[in-house]
Amino acid sequence: MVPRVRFAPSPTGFLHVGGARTALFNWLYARHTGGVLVLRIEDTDRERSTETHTQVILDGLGWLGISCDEGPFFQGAYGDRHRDDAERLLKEGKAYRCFCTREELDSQRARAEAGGQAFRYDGRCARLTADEVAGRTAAGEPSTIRFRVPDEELAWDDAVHGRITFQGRDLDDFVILRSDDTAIYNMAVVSDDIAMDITHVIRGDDHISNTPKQIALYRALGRPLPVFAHVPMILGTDGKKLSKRHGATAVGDYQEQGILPLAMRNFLALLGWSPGGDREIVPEDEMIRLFTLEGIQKKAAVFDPAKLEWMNGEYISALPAEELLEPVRRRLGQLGVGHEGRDLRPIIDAVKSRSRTILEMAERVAVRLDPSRSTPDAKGEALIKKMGAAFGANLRLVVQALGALSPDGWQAEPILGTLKALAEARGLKLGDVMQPVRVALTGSTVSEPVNELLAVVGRPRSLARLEEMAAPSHGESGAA
RNA sequence: GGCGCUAUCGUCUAGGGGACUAGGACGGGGCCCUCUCAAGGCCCAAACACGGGUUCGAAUCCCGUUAGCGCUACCA
Repeated sequence: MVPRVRFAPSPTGFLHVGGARTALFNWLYARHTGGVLVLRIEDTDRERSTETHTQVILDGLGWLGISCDEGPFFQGAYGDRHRDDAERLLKEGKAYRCFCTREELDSQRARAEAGGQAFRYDGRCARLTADEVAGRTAAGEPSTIRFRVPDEELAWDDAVHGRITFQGRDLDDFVILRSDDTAIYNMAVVSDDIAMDITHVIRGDDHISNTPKQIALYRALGRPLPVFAHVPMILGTDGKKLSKRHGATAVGDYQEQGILPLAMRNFLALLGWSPGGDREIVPEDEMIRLFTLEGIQKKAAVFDPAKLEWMNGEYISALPAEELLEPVRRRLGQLGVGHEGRDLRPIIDAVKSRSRTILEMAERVAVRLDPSRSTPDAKGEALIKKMGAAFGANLRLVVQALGALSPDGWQAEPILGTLKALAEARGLKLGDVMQPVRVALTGSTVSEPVNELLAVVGRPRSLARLEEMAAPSHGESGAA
């Protein structure tokens, strides 16, 4: 039998990194085993579910390269089956009608809590006679259906945690069908997982305490249990549950920040799962080959943006410029930087190994497209100030020397030869020639080798910018 | 409060009774390379929560303690 797994998000918010990772683990498991991944949108909370959120979730999964084999199915479409299952349990005496109102329950709960006691449903409606139930129903009194939790051991061998055991007596009889005839989460999930032949339930470990209830429902419905695998939560840097306070938590945020989907997926996979050994950058086929539920960590993991950025940088460096073209173009568009008729690839090659995000890379590309848009940063200003008159003077020497190069000769190698010869002839340290050029062209004291920078920027723009920056206002008179 | 889950460097982790002087990666620090940075190379600081067992031997198995987290709804 092929494994059938599912990812079942509620469209009540954006695709959270925790949800994305749960989806990823399901996907990896399906691909590893040759199984099927079903996508089920749990939209039964009409109040909070929106179509926009559904679309965002679908987009996020697509962006990460997580492909589903079946669905999306919408849980809201299966209300009749949920109700039928609940009523079947009622008919078989495994559940009962409860006429307690929400108000009564709430006040009982409040009273219990005020007294420092745990609230337990007292099961009063479980003791109603058939006549009483018929009478109150006929009188139009609203009621829910409550599941009679059996007093027995509710245990399973969790694929990541091992044996987990609950006792039925510790659980309240819980509502499975609301007074408006819609199913409560645990009922809907079990009904759907059964109907969809789900064999492995891989989900967040905040569902561990729902599992005994669901197991009881499976038993009552006479169906075999799936394998449960509860994956740990993802925490913020402060060790608290990841939330808005931690900044970016939705996968869309990372897309915005210039993170590549492959890097995001690699990073997420290694958060709570390890292929064993010392592997960090794991290509897709390897990831699929090595993935096992047993390799999943039991402990919650802290989401470390610094490591994500490092990994993203690794992916950027390894990718050919060709594949970086699209994201960079998109970002340049956002920045309002035109690049018609320019070949971006050599520029991307020049900056990619020094960039950790697409955003960083696009900004550097923009400056190389048009150096006049650069402004000296703090270190750049410091260099200008420190060199004083020599800054402009050396730039003028450079302009003079490089001006002798023909447009055809404007290549990295001849440029380097020219600059070295200049330094030697004038008795200057190479750095005193190179650094002013670097600052003039990029505003920064950090870049690819200066000769490559000049080659990438091109002859006319380079010479124009160097002359501009050689003007007295940038040199001897100090910063403006 | 009850029930449950978890516990190795700051962070992600390797580790399944002896190969542990506890390994790798991110981040931090230093050196080399060098026109700067990145990369690369070399090096440094940094952890088995605590207490009891079991065993010839425990990071690893058991029990407690502590701490963190989750659930305890006519939410999902």
